[in-house]
Amino acid sequence: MGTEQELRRVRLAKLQALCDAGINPYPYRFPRTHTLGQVRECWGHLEGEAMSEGTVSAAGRITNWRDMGKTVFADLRDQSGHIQVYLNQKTLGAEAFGLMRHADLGDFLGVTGRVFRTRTGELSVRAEKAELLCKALRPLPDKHSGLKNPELVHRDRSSYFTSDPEAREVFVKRARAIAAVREFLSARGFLEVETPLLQPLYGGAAARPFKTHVHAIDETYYLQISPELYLKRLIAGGFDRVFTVCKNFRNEGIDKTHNPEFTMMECYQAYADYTDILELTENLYAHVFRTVLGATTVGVPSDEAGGTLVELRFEPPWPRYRMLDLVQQHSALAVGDLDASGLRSALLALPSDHALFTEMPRERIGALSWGEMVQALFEFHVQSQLVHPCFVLDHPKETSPLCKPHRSDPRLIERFEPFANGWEIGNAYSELNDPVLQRELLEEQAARRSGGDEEAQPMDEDFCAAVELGMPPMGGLGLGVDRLVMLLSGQSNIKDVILFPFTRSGKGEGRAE
RNA sequence: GCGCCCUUAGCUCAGUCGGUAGAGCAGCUGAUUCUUAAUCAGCGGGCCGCAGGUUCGAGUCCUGCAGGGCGCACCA
Repeated sequence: MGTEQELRRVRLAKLQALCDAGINPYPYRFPRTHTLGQVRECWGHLEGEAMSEGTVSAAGRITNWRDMGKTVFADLRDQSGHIQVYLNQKTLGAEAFGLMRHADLGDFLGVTGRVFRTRTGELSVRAEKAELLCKALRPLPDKHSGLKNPELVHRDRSSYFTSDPEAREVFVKRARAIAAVREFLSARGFLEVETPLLQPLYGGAAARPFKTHVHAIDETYYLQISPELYLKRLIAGGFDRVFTVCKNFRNEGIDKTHNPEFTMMECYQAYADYTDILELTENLYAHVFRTVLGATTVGVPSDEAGGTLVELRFEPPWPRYRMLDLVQQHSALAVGDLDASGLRSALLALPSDHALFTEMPRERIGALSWGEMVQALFEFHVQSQLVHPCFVLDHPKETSPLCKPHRSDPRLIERFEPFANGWEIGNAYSELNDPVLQRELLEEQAARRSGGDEEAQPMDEDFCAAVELGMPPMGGLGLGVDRLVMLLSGQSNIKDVILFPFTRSGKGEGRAE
């Protein structure tokens, strides 16, 4: 009595006993009149000996059971809350009361009765009828400590969520946040669309894809790494404002801010540039925060501050910083005034044990362009410092093949990334619509790819054809939804904002050799 | 991919110097008509992650493997 199997056997025996007594332990429905939260709302004002006039029918999972002999106090829980049920041999009748002996923690119970307060003041339903709604065979996690084993927390989500209402609350916020995103964009005339997740080519980002095989046509396909190239086809096709909330799949590292499949919001607005999109971004964030939290300020555990809570303000406008200025400030290198060889010698003049060289190996610097060095310096010196919400503008042109050149600096493109808590939370461009330059840049990518760069994008002729058809000038934005929810709910691990985060299968394939 | 740490009952965790396995919760039996992590009496429950090794003797020491956590790297 105590092994998993034995616990199961005991419950199966109770199940059989119920069946023998002519009870269906899995009835079809229970006409409840109130959720448990509503019971509390409607009758919370009761005082003393007062009792509700009519009866309520309420149901939930049994989370606690205090057996006093001829009286049992059981706690029921549903999504809206919890309430105590008073089960008494006299009120319920000896037969029905006797059947309750076959109930266990974790079973679902429906009761009908009047609402009252016990002598100790606990709001309770005094059951005149009680009906088992589902007999459970597995025990719930420990009623005090819950499920703590981090392996099971992310694998056995059913058990975990039963034991941690706060964890469930994160996903209520997530759902509200995504609804708020849709509401904000729809109100501004954006049409919600879907892109194929199975694609013959992949693009729109620099990432290794997941590969799959379509048997019907015997061809290799890829899971989407970004919806960008499909959304732009729609703009070329005459849709002026589109957005999608979709999954992206990237076959790369897994850590506290990276899950192999993650949720993205991407939108494109014709006749706009990145300055318009910048305002859209901060207003969208503010709208979501106001809708879900009722405030634009939130406390978030910060890695940079050793895990302590840092108060972040998402109220627009967020500060705008030019990337060159930030790098110059934090690295004390006048990157904007140096050309590639000047910057290269400045870097090589640093002491050879400088931490920078663990990020950017000394011997590779000779092969890097000016823009690649600037980007690397940004990631090394600046990124983690960007704790408060802000925008980083005007990246080197090497950082994207899908963005318009900067109108006043040929070394740069019209790109910005919003940052918060040291995380990149989005990416936006004045989108490239010059078909000649677009083809040139994608051919460059394809060449790097055949040169062994696994993250460079393959040539996509269909996409180039769409660009050649003509696209209006437009601004585009991608926002990481998971990171948005992390900020909104104060979570520091992406696995805690994804209902079913990626875990190893345990099959161990590919590890034999 | 590299480094460090973890894996003991269904759940949460102890386990000293290497000496043959413990608690609380849950479960079972009984008592109990107002409890709140109810209480009281009693009873069961273990491949100590897996496989080797050292030893008279391994939960404990060593090696390998698996799973997990953290950090680093990767992720423009």
